[in-house]
Amino acid sequence: MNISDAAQRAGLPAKTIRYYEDIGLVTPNRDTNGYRVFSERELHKLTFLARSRALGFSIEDCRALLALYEDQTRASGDVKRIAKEHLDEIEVKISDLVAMRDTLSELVHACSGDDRPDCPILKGIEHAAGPTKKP
Amino acid sequence: MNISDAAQRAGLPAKTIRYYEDIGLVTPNRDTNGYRVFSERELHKLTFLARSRALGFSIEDCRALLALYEDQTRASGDVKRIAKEHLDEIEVKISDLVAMRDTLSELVHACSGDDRPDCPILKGIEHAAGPTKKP
DNA sequence: CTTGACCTTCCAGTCACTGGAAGCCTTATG
DNA sequence: CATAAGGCTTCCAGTGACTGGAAGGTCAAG
Repeated sequence: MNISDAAQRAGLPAKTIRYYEDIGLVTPNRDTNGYRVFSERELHKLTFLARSRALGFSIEDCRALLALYEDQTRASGDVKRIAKEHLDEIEVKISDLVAMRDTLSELVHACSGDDRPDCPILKGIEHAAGPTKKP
Repeated sequence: MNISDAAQRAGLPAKTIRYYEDIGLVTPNRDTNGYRVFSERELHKLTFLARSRALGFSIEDCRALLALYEDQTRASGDVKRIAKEHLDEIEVKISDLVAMRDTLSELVHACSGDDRPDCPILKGIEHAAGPTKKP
């Protein structure tokens, strides 16, 4: 299987697959003409990567998860720890974003949005509480 | 006022302020020794930037908002349009993250997290629905 | 006069790709 | 058999918004 078929089946751009090879996440064989050849096993890995990335795992997390995925003697506790840490990060991101949304939503609703210069949004930003953490 | 005082008062790292000068968001004067000197006006701009960044606006949005902030003849509609677009993006991010969290949370709870290799998280990633959008 | 805390510039690295150029390889058509 | 279209290759550069660090100038205190 050539790269574009693998890309299609895994749901990843071909560029991304080449990048994943560069950083050692997959190791497709090469045809005599130099083309990458993807086995079912490599395709499985790509699919696994696409899905774990879609769940927001970092590349390094994906690397660790992939190693565990391939290790039949793994401890599920190792997987769970990675997933739990990521879950906690997601929770933090969600609450940061919800706080942003709530503030911004209030400001947007307070603004008439017409031709006049008076603007509760700008005033709100000017007088908002100082930044407490980075988004 | 020197950069570290400005940084303290605006709630931004000095490095970030230098970066903001590089990209033309602020234009502090210079003392005879080459040190940056921040006026109250520049400090206000920095504070405005810190707060709009904390609300998740991109640098380019901040640039536009800052221009409107300084333009006494602005139309509040221009501000509102930028804010509304950003608000919509935040909503999308929140629902993406909530979807991730829900999936991941289920998987984490289903995993015993012990020494055995059997792992619902890895199985879940393997069999999850394909990625629909990028986080 | 030296120490230490400032300040300056510039370069490189982060993360996870993405775009584009230049150039082979393969397949279909005239 | 020549050519054109499309797929494949590598390599280089850029994204956003900083952040770290090196090398060196400046300043106030002791």
